[in-house]
Amino acid sequence: MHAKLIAYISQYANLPLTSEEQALIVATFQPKKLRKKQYFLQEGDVCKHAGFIVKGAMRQYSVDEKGAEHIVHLFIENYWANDRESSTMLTPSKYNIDAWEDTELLIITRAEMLDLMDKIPAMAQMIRLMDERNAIASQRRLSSTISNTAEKRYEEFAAHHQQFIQRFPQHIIASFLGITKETLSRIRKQGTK
Amino acid sequence: MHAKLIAYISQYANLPLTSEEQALIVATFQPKKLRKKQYFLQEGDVCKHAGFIVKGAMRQYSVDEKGAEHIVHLFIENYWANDRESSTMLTPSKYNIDAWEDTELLIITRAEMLDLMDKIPAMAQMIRLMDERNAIASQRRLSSTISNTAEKRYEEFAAHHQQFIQRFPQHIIASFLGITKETLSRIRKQGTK
DNA sequence: AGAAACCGTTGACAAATGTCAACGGTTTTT
DNA sequence: AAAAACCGTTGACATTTGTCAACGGTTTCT
Repeated sequence: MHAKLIAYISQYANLPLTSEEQALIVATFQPKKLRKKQYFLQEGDVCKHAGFIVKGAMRQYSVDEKGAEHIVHLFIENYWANDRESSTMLTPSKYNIDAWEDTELLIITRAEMLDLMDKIPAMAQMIRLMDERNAIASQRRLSSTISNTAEKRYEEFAAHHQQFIQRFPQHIIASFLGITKETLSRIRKQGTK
Repeated sequence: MHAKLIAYISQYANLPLTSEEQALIVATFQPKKLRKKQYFLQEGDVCKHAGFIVKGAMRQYSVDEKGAEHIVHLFIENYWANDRESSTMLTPSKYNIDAWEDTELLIITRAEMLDLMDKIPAMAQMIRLMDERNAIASQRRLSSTISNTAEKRYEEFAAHHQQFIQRFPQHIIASFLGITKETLSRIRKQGTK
């Protein structure tokens, strides 16, 4: 179960992991299974764990006064599920994270992660790289959101995230893009003409 | 001129800087002055420097096919101006960054920054913290953009960023929020009733 | 001092997107 | 096997936001 994580770290750190380091990683990350619809994090709770997704699909969303869900992140294999604001500030989360498919995770607390980053150079490097990529991806998404029409946003997203399109239903994708499912349905219809 | 940067690093790293470290910082960061409207980065160029703003105000924006500007970031004192995607991937930037007021910067290349992070623990720590904060801020902005109406976005922004409201004209704020200046004008009028 | 550029506002209208209700076809649950 | 929940689509209509043109009051440039 930890093999996928080890491979992930080695790949992104571009550094080999010693067998001691690997043992430490295996000892620290705890396996966790979630059935579809189970919560990984609930609004109001402090986010105690980050989770590396070995298998499955999850979503992160807020719920507004009217009960409508607004999806802020989608996760599949090799993604990290986490509410960073809550876990670093130790404040109650504004978001829910739940499993969209049955999901297998490897979870770790913030303190454990800091410890591992200290002891394992490859881990620190991998995290730095993830932060970098994450910052770039956020920037792109933000830029697309404020600059483009719903149609262009969808096309851009579909072009680069085929995986998500296949595994999440349209109303989830629509919410992720900040539009309603009806609007997305009409955009797609028109796009295929 | 470097004093403000030294103070900034000490504050966010929560570690004192030795005088050798301070000397290294002073030797590495180059002062640069920009007159209002001068470019710090132009679309198509690779972003070679990150700039710490000692004094002044800047904006980062893309220009679409119709010539319309879309403002993705606003910067004032104690902010870092940089196109991360371009500077880390070494790709041509999709953005312009220019001075909105006469501005004084301390600039540094990516290679120099990596070197400083290696040699000065406080620098590495400060950067980590900035990444963290940046990630949280991006998340909030994104969440607000996809969940809220233009009116709520403006109110939220105005409540937390009084400084920007005061120093940038309304059409810049509007673009930053992803709406037109006319819409913002109407929102404000209605909001004061 | 005069000209030009910039800025915010307003009106009339157009376009994009949301809301609500309904439907038929799945898939899931019981 | 029946019932319930889920999913995507469509139509009619409402709301939000954008577009274009114009204006008067700055500020900036020369």
